[in-house]
Amino acid sequence: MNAGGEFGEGAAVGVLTTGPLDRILTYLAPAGGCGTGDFVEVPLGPRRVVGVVWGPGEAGFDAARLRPVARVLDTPPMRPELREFLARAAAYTLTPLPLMLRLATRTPALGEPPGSRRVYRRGPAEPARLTEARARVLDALEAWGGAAVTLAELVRESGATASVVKGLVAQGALIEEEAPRDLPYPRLDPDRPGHALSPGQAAAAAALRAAAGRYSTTLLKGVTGSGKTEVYLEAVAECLRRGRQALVLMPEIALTQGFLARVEDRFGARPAEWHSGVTSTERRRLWRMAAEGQAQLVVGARSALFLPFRDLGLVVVDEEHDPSYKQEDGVLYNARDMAVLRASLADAQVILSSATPSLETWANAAAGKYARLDLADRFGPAVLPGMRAIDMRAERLAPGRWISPALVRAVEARLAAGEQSLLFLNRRGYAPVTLCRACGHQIGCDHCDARMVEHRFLKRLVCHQCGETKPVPEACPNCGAAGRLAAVGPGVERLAEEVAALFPQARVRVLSSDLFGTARALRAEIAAIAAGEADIVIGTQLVAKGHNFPLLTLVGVIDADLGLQGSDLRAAERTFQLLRQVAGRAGRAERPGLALLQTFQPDHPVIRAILGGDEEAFWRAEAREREALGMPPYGRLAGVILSSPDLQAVFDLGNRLAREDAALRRIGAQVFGPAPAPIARIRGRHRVRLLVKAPRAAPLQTALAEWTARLRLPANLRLAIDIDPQSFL
DNA sequence: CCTGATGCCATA
DNA sequence: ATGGCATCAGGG
Repeated sequence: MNAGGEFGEGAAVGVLTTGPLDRILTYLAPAGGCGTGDFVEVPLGPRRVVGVVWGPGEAGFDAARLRPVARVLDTPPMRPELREFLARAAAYTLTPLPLMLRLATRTPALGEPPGSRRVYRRGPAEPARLTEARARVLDALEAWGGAAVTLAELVRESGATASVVKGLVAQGALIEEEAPRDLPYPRLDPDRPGHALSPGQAAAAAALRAAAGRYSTTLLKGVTGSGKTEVYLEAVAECLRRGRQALVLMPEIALTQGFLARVEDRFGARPAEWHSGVTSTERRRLWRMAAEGQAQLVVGARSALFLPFRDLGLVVVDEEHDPSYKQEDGVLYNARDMAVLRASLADAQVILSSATPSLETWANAAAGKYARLDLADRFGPAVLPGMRAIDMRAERLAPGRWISPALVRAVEARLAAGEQSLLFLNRRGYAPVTLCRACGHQIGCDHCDARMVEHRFLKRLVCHQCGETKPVPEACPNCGAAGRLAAVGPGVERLAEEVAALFPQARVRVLSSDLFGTARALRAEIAAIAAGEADIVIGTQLVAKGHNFPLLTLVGVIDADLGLQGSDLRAAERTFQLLRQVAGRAGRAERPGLALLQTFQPDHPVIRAILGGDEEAFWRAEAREREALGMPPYGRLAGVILSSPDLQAVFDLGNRLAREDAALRRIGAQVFGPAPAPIARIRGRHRVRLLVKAPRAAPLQTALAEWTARLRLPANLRLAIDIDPQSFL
């Protein structure tokens, strides 16, 4: 497949490996030669590693020590655009290039010749009796446009059982045969009629179509239910018409299911799906098809950014503000920013979609760097809910009670009307703190520094940072006093207890990520709620994601102040986004909704901005604040995380780094810390973080590299650099 | 990230 | 002398 290339047998070639060495290594081209971009296998010490030919070899290297490339893999070469992307992303995030290459080669059996598997296609005979199930199978087959299909796909697409398929084979209506793996995906048809678009949607879709075909970034902003998905699907359609490939990034796998169905509805077939949950066979297939240009549309998690697209024409980042786009361990990168980088190198269009954009994106749009489209009118009859604060300073609450009388009355009214209420509290478990009333000790995790959260449902204490659990002790582990441990503060489980006491006749459902083992169980629960099988829903963060509950008309936010306090740079922004989205849950269908926010600070600018409905005022105020502090996006931040089992050693090194800051002062940057990192201990390793704040135009990466390079790390002390850190607590 | 080489010590 | 283990450099 890749016979030849610019390097003949025996020529010195430079290979970037996925091994640990942060250098381009020189090898001899194998028999038959090789070319830049070829995937190869090379010997490294006693092992063999995968690599990519990056260019000519290093001329001065001792020729006697050169070893030949073991083999050229049977896969399309890596395109210059992806090589450039990896190099630029590595330089930006200060990640060793081999680690970056690993993200782009996380595919099983990359170099193996494709195996074969059993597939089905249409046979000459007609089925004896065309039952409904049989018809569905033949229809599903039709959708592939004559291509052969596996049994699993046929069953999934048709909804019929395997025995129906076998029956059709027996009759000669289907032919069963062995075929190579890595079959193409069913073709998507961009010219199928789409949904009727509202005038606002149609105008936005037209603007996106007009920008297609070259690099540009557009913020697509619209409240929940305004139909952003329909609009960007029109941009996908335009991309497909031009024969290019599209990528839609989603922050969570759970959200892709609904999206897959909408794509099928719009384009007549499902897109390719890429995330940690897909099988290795499917990953291999998708990787190949992306490289060959056969995967027209890929829906995936952030790692899909590293797929070897043949001609990427569009990247959509759905819910662009979502914090899960930031990879927080291993290679530290922000998928939203990397999407913009890759698209600019591929000359592709970018759409950042959100109801509540990040301040970075908002500011880029305000500065004219990004285009901005606002979807103002909601699709359908629903309107945004009314919003009011409940001033908790004026409410009378018994100890251990969290639902104010005003909120109780509102829920009662919904119960009487047969409508649903949602009580939102972003705290999982029963109680966030277990406190000894004898000595004041708070039970913490033995491995991390986090306090352990009581989960009465599991009858255990759980660490939300590392997942460690232990039984709730009888006596205080600190002073030994028995029976004096008290659960302090509310979690959703405790709230459920209070709801059961207040509204004994109501049907209550709790929606919390740890109560559902599988995504399927969670989907089933969401469907049950949407179908009206609950009167009161109690939920965490989960409910802020885009689900539609038509009977829901009241949202009560138990603690709107959560996240407002503390020193987190993005606390205000996060709270704003979350409350906006939760409030968007109410009244999506024909009934108008009401959102009530319980707060002790009704005059806080964030609460006022949410209640006032003037979003732009919120962003302008937040932007002014950040600008005055020189904080992102008006200045730059980087974290340096040091970790070691030895707490003293890690602080000592941190202090030394902080003192020897000449390289940073030269660019006008400041160092803060060392301080315990947001997660102060992971798997027995203590972590401290230094924060570096630099002016916007300063060469931050160069200075950081210089600052940390000459440091030689003691054994088992590790250093990681986090450009644009996201978490501060 | 692995591995093999090196060196220091404890032991026979 | 010899084996065990910890530290370190090299890998093309």
